[in-house]
Amino acid sequence: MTGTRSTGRRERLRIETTAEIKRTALELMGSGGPDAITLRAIAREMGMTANAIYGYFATRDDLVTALISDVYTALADAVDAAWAASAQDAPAERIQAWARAFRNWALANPEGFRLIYGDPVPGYQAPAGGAAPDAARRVCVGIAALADAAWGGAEQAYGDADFGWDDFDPGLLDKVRPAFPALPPAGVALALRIWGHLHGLVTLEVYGHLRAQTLSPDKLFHAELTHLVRSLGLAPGAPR
Amino acid sequence: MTGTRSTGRRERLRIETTAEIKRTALELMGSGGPDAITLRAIAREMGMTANAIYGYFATRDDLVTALISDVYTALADAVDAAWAASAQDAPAERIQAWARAFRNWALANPEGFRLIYGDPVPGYQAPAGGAAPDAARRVCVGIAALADAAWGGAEQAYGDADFGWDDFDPGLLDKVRPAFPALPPAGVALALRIWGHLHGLVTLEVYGHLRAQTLSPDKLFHAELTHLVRSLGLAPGAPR
DNA sequence: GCGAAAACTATACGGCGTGAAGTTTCTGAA
DNA sequence: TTCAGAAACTTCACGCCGTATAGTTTTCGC
Repeated sequence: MTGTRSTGRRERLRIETTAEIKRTALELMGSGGPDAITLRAIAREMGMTANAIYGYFATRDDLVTALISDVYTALADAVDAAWAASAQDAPAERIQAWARAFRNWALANPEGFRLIYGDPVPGYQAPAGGAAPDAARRVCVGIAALADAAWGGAEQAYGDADFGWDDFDPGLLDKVRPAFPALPPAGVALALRIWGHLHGLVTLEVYGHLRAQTLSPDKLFHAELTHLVRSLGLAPGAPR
Repeated sequence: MTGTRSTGRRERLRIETTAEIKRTALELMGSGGPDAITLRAIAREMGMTANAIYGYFATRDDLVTALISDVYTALADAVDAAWAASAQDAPAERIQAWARAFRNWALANPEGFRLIYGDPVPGYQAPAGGAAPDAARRVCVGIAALADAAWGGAEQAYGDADFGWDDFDPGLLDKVRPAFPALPPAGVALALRIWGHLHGLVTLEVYGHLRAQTLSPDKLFHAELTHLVRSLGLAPGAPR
């Protein structure tokens, strides 16, 4: 009768307000870009004083950090879901599904994409640890899954460079090696190379640099994706 | 005795001051990131009032636009020079030289790179025309030269996608088609694909996303570059 | 019912871009 | 040589921002 018992009313309100602050910040970002995330604007929107937000986030950067974590997690969820939803025995289609999910998410959430991968907000400096690096790592592990799925056919084209385990961040390897024991260092390198490859096309498109040159970035991306899959020794799956 | 006659003393001072403002802005950016570009800081550094800058740039965005033009032109100069300095009859080495110049410039001028390709400064929105798009186009034309040089061997791997001239911006084609008459639409697409490909790796590295995962982004880049050259049907040249 | 803690407001400071108005300095012609 | 006018620059002002400090209200646990 008195609502949830496990968490007090106060705590519940606190959680709700925290969520509302973040939601409002994301709305502002969506309509006015990353610079629209100002404590005062958020407070105005919520009918409170700017300083009240300090009860929830110690500083504006902390809020931005929380937003990045949330947004990055959403991206990781999206690509992981696309990967999980694709047929396990069709590596080419899985990779294409992953890449399309990455690009589609970026195009659907351009402000979020800039928040994650660009200069998010004036003067913001990412903290060392936290949830955002975790999400980044999740994305990397996701790409490692791509590399692992394709390694059989890709080894010939990508296995010649002499990578060693000490070329990579231990924190990444802690996640990758147990998950993909058969993947050698060059395979991890392949994962990062794929990431960079796709990232570049998507970044240019999201930031508008590509749109100034071509009218069909979509075609460009899919051509390059098909090429990548072939390059990995796989037969490209059906488009779309 | 009275100095240059073609331009008055006043005009000369004006040009010098304009240059000093831009130089100071670039210094501030170099030491404090793109957000350090504030009219007040520049003025402080130069011993004037912030409003005095309004005599030279109508608004802060105009100053940023001018900086982007300058920096973008410097990048275009750097890659063009590397291209011109490499042997004309060794397309693989030319491409590698171009790509290395691109990456090296980005790593040497990370702040400039973010200024060009990132969210440069809070709220800044690029104007439609001007020198910056020209420099961007110059870079694109430079990559088109790569594609043109490699098209003979690359056509097999990159020529299947059905691109037409109407997939591209007319302004780009105005520059590219006269310079490379033999290059078909798919070749122009290849240029943009190469651009995106390299851009991604460099962007991740400059923004620190890659460094969180690998300790040798250099190795990664060169492995990918070698792969790219091979993929273009060329034999990679000597490293470094 | 009450004391403490949590949530929130009020006020203030320095920094930002920028507009309006005033002041100094230079220039070119009478 | 003088002097109007333009150019360069300063001063003052406004409203924005993040945020520190202090004070006020609301709510919870006993």
